[in-house]
Amino acid sequence: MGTVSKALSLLGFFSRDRQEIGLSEMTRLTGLNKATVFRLLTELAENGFVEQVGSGRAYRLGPVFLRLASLREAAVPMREMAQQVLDRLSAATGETTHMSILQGDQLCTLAYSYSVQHGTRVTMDDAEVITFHSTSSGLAVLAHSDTAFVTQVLAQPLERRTPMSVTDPEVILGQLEDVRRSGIAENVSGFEEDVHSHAAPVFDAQQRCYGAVAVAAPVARMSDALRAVIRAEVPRAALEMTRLLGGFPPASFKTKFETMPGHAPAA
Amino acid sequence: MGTVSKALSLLGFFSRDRQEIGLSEMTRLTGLNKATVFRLLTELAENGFVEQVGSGRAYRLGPVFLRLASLREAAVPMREMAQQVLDRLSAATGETTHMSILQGDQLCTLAYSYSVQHGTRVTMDDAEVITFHSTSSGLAVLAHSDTAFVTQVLAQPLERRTPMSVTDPEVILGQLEDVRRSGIAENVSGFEEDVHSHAAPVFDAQQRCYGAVAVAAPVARMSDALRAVIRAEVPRAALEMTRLLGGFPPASFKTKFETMPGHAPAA
DNA sequence: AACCTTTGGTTTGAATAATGAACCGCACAC
DNA sequence: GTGTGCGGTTCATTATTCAAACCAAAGGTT
Repeated sequence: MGTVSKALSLLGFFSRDRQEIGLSEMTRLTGLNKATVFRLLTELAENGFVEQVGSGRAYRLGPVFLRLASLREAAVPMREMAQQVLDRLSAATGETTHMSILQGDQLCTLAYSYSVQHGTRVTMDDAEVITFHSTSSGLAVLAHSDTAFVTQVLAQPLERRTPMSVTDPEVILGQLEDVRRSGIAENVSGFEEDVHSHAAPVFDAQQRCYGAVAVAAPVARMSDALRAVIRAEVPRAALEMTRLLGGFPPASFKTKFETMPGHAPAA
Repeated sequence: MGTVSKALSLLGFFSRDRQEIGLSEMTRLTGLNKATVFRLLTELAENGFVEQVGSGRAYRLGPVFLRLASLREAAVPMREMAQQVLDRLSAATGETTHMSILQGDQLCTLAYSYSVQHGTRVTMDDAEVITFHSTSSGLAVLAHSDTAFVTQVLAQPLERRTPMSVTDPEVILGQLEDVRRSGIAENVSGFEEDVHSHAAPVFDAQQRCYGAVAVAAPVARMSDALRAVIRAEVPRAALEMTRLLGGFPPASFKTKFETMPGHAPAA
């Protein structure tokens, strides 16, 4: 791994729960040398990628990201497009919808949309990193990724987020088969309690799966009728997203689902 | 300059007008070796900081910035706070308002707000880099920066954006004196034609000036009455911004303006 | 007050990575 | 077919990283 990758990996440790990180903590997290981490952080700070919080010594993300995110969105209005699709999907299903995309070997939330139809809803965090093994989005992506990536993900320790989380790699591999067969991933309370979610994959121009569109409903509200609506709408939205972002599904996926009327998969 | 700084400086060349940059172009822009630039870009790409556009070989900013900008905004809701202040300032003045902040040695637009009061208005670009010498915001920041930075900025070639642009360093130094005396920077048609702008400085917790709040009106609409309103409101908004973002003005600035009723400066 | 631990930051030669000039294959223009 | 510019690659030289110390300061405990 090169110097730049090391420096950039530092940034990956910031999260919603870890907005400020000290030098020592960072050395522990990265496993790099303290002197190196210090130099990297100093260099990042010189360029505005991190900054030291007022009084103390801890580092946090710098202001350049506001500018660079603006420019990224100007070049590729991914988030804006995702928002439109999700808003429609939320309206159609009456539930919370979200889209997640692969960033390196992490899956994070790109955008989400709430429905005003019900008083209760599943709530989302912006830019949250979600697990592969215990979310419908994660399973949807894994099911359409190459086996090398799948084995790499499943080889790592799989967090038991809730009592309902499935953490046995063998069982998960079986689930992926189902996902490929139906075109839809489903998960109940694996990531957050009382959340029943469905997801469908989104592909890029090289026909690689790099994200998923999902609908998340409270378990209590999941009925046969709602489930039917979601299973009809999620693949439609995912395909629309794929098209909007300039990608298209691989032949294997396309022939199975896309040629059907309304793109609805067999239940 | 270290490896990381070189890599990060590459990102600085992307802009609204330059969303995609090829390898050769990048080597020319940076002055670095082509092999080095290639390696840096490859490493940036591995981490999602740049990506290669579908068919060709040109690079553009990657998707990680959406995530990191979200996290930055979660840690320091600068943009959100700025938006609130600007919305009020636009309502009070009936004109377009914006805030710009220093990023390294560049001044870029952080946020802006339009007023619905008039059919015509000055329009803004998101994340635009603006010049120091031909904008009121730039002059406001320079006027409250240390002389080393001012001489560095004025030593570089000063672009003549419009026929009205002032590009003589001596004249600009004189303008800065006026800005310090009045607490407000003013510029007519220096950056864009037919735009009359006023700006006031924003300070951080170390009492360093790192940005400015500005009101930009069409030249044709600038009356004595409007000018009086703007010169009353801009410093007020700038001070509010300073406070909101956890900073405070240096003693020299504070004693001159802040102790006055309504924080309005002497005309 | 004395002691211990942890923090951010700095210094050292041996190991490891980055650098720069030349080079390759390719497309396109003439 | 020859010249030019492109993205990408090679390899000896050169700069950076590593590990293991160290320092000063802050906070906690006794």
